[in-house]
Amino acid sequence: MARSSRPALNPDRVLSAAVALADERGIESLTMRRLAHELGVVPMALYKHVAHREALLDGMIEIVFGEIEPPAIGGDWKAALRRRAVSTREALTRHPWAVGLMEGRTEHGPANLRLHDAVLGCLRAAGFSVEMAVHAYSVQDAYIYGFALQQRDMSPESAADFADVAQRQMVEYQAVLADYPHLVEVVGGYVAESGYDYAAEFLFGLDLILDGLDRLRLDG
Amino acid sequence: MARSSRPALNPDRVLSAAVALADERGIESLTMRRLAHELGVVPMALYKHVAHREALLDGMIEIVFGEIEPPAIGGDWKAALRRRAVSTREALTRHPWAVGLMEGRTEHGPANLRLHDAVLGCLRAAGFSVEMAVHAYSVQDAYIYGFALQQRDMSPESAADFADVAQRQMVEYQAVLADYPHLVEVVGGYVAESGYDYAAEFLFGLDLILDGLDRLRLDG
DNA sequence: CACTCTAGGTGTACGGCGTACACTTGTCAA
DNA sequence: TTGACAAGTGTACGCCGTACACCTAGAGTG
Repeated sequence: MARSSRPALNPDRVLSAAVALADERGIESLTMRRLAHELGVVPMALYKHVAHREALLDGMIEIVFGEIEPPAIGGDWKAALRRRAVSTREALTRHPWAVGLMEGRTEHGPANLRLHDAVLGCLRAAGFSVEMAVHAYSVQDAYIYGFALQQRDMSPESAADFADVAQRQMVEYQAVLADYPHLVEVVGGYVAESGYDYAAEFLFGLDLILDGLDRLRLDG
Repeated sequence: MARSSRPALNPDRVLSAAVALADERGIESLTMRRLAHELGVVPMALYKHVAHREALLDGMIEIVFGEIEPPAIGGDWKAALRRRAVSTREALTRHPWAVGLMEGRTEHGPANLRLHDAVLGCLRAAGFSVEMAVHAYSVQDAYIYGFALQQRDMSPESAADFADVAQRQMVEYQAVLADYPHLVEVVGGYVAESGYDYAAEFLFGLDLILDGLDRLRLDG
């Protein structure tokens, strides 16, 4: 029954088509109907391969987790965790739709569990107490996902819309700009000139956190 | 035309009803139709007071920003920013639906702008260079919103579902648990016993970051 | 070989969503 | 008294996820 010309569907093909569609068109464009259309198939055909939309998202998230490089356990913990953080930000930059979906899943796939385990193992091997490992994990992940969240929300559309938005708000801007002098100085001045390098900005906060953790490593 | 018994609709009443509904039933339950029903009105009536659903969300976000205590400029900067961070987390705990919506808006209300301006002003008054103020802002907000994101996603539903999920996954757990020894030690051991205090956990990372910034204050 | 079983693709239909558009109706200014 | 206008209504459209019944090509079995 496979339409002879088409390569035949399976869960993996559905999943990667879904990831590709979300990457290219945004998560709000990922509907079962559009995904089916993309695969040259009728919407209901998808349900032979994924239970429902939510399960589709679970699988997509697991793909993203699979792209994150787990830290080595037992070596230079700071370098390992730094690489893992950078790797996570890169994955979330490739797949911005994943931010805000990854943390909340009730289904934890093996890639997810493997990564969590490796980070905790890395921290324990570095000499962090169990209690401190929890703290360290918490602060790192909050920062990483929070940064990715900010980047997603400020990043491309806002940059594209910038001229439009700026123009539309210019009239009221002129009126109220005096109320926000520091915003003017920092955003209107510095950022407008020097720009905003996400990768560099990310490393600033990351190193601040890792250095802070290093100092506390043997206290907990 | 106001249905004589009802207090008459206006944008503020619509907005606070929307916030209340999202708080109580979750953002996915906030549909124009349900909100209208809640207000004893037909769905289309809402459109006399808000342009569309997206504008409704803009207004709701502005309410949340209004609940965040802006830092005082010129006093003890660390204490002021600490309070602001705590105040932000509290607002996002009251309104979990706001996480992930606040950063991305293209419409910036006065409460939003005022808060941003105050934080930047506080940093500048503390002696941070413009460049360092950007870094400092970035790392703080990434952490704050990231923490709120994690809290939202782990927090109440997952806690409620915990028994269910644990039970359902127990059978495969037994099989694969050996693959994740550190997860077992930290989550199965420490966390299961000592629990997880969000407020305390938040302060750990927050103070780590603020102390780190203090050290860098005059370098940039 | 004939036969059944079944995995995978189809078509139809339902209830819910946001909202465009045309309408009624209560209020008040002139 | 009138007539304009703001606020609420009713209907309808095109999306969405997905339940359910159906078809059909090919693999497995006697």
